[in-house]
Amino acid sequence: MCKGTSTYQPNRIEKKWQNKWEENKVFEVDESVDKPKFYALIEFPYPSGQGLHVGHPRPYTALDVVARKRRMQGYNVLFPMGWDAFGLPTENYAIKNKIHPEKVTKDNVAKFKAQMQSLGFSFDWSREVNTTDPGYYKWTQWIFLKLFEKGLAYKQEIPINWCTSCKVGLANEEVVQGNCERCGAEVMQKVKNQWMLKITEYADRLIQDLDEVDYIERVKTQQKNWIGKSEGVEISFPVQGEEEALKVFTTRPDTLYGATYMVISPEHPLVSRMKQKIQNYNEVHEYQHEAAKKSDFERSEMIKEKTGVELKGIKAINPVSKEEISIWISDYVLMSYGTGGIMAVPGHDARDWEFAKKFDLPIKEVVKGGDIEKEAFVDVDEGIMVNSPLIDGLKPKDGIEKITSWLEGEGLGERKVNFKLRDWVFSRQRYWGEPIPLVYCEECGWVPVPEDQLPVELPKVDNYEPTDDGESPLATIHEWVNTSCPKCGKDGKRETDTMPQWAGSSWYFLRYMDPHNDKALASKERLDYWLPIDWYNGGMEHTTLHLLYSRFWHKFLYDIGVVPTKEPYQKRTSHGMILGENGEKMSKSRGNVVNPDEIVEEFGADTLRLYEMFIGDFEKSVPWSMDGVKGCRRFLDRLWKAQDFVVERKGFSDKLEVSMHKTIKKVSGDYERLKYNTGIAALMTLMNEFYDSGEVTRDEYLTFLLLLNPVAPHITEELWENMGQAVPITDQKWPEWIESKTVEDVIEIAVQVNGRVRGKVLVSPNANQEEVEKVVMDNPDVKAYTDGKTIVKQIYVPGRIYNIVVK
RNA sequence: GCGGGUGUGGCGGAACUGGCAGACGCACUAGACUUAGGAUCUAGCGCUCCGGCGUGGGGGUUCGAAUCCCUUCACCCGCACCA
Repeated sequence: MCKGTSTYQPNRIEKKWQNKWEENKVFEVDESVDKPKFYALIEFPYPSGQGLHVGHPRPYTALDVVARKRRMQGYNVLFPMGWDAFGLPTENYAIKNKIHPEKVTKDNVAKFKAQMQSLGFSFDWSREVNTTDPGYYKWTQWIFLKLFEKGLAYKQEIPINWCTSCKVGLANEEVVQGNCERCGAEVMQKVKNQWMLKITEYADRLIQDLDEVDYIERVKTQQKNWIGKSEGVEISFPVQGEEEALKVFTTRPDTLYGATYMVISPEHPLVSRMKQKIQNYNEVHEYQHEAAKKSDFERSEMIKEKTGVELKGIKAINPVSKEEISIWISDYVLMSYGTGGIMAVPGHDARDWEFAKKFDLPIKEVVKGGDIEKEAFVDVDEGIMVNSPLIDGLKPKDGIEKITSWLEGEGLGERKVNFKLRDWVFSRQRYWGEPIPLVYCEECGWVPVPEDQLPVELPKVDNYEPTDDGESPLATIHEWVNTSCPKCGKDGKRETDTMPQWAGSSWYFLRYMDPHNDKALASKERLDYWLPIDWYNGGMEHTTLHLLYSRFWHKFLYDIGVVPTKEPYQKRTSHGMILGENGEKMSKSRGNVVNPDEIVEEFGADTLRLYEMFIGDFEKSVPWSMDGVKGCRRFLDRLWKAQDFVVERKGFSDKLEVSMHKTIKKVSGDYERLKYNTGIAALMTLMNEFYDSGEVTRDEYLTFLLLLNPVAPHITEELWENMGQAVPITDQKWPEWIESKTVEDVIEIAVQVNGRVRGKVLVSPNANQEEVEKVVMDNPDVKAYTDGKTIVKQIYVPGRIYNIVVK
């Protein structure tokens, strides 16, 4: 053992241990061992050109800590990493710099991987996956074909953002305030026939099965609200001179008598159907045109003034009051929700009220309880029905029930469940995505490419710019597009749209289980062994899209017998963002990005890992601080130096015994509860005690190394070796604590008089109230406040506080 | 607008189930060591008129509130083709 001569130099030891782990395949997983399994997963990154920033390692380190700890606790741990590499930025970069996206991806992945390896994560790199690898996307395409076979993929006319000047379809992100991000020209909504996936068919189950999984609460609520299940009634309003009634969905049928006009969305088919009868058709058409420029998001923003146009010349009939009411179009009603039309009840709906005020439409009170002159009265739990002959005098809740039954009886309405969730638009008119493996044949329609011909590989081309008419770049490659129908052998054309990036990330966790399998996306044995994922951590921003999409695919795979579980993830947690030092989101444009390489270079990977775990509440966003990094390095320096005062004695010393057991307990729990910051704080406190004590026993020091190892694996391995122990430390057992030894013999209790702390007393933790009272009443500090007063009440909370109420 | 979340010292944060607010770290101040210090060590560190006051603001429940209730303000994230 060399003592007192060395200083801590991370760059000398980190590479050494990383190499050892790799040579000895320390983190490679073997399914055949007889241990309980633990599958820890973090979201695989999109390998962007900028490389990692310090935000990436936060969740990676967190689950690395858990994975390393679980290995020491005897679990067979799978902790994999891969690349979500299809996507827009790579494609745009490729176009701009004339480098093939495949090459761009390869370079970016290499960069990301080198950076990750320098941080010492315990990933099983032998299971690395890449969504752009044909061996991988073969199975993405295979899943799509299964969805297609089961009727869950269909084509529909859906608007895309269309830049009139660049003549390309734009992603929402590329549209800035209605204009094209690149050229500034106006963006229009252009309708295209696109592939859709019926996620709505799974809406109910996606809500229901949340009960069976252990997700943090905010993820569950956000998913439920995104799916947005609401039960209501679809009511038919007869339109004069029209056979077909106008259907609307409402959750408030009780207010039906108060429906004084109707509003339909600008795209509603009624408009063109009744073109002849609409007297002001030009005005209406103009409005439709303006509305087509806006996205649903812009349209539902309420800050703006309500706009709309009346369809003059046509009227609807309120089915209960029989009143003739006007019909309007307005962009605050969306075609994508419900029936694309609403009955407007200005007295009891805030948006309708605003609209009615603006256009001077009648406002009728049907629920008494508010002042509808001032604002809409929307409360369902208060009030009483009025001006509604069928349900007068009822509470709104009962009114809903009664009128719904009545409407059903009359054939005017039908109970209906509506979801906010919309089907998934699955087509992209882009190059850098998985080709959709379908062929269109004049005779046979859309025909799947046979399974043995998968993958349908992306053709290697020089030009991957979109075409002028909005078709995918693949459409120009005639030798690829033109093929024969797999069914009848006649001429056929391939689908040229590609899949969205979400496709590859919807099932990647399955591939990690069996990444090299060419017979199936993963073998049944492996799927049975590893599913469900025990712990999945990712960003809150993925809660409503990626997390929902992947649950949907998983449920589908369950239905067709491919996977053994209904849900992919048993547990889901979420980390907060790391912000720049100025407290703003880290971004290239803000110039506040911190590159982990610099931190590793200057302070070492262990310091970076430690800092990221110590920086603050794991679930909240937090600004980066260079000073904080220094503090963590200081702690590791102190740990290094502490080896000099290790004494050759077995077991824990009397002085430190309670602290040791307490810390083992605290750290063991905190690593599992996302409380990395307090776990590390406990280790810092213990280190301070080591220094105060001036000596530590060998067992105390070794235990400390074990506890810190998941967070700072390199330095602890090195010190472990310095102590003459067999390496790697990863083969060691996680320390255990003895509950009875976590408590001191004598504890300090605060004594309050009338709720204010006036003194402190020392008592045994097991003392009862009478025993404590004796000590308390003898205490001079307390006496000063109780003498001459009447004691009204005394409360003792064992081990916490003693409160005396005096008068 | 809709949905979700967050507010505690100069800063990041801690506080079990309603029980001593500010653990731990940073910054800062003073001292020691030193040719030197962005190193290390020691001590101090919410505010204060020294009575008290303090967890975004106001009100309430309670012996006792950062924690529960009502109300209000501010900020952050997502909104379906960014990933």
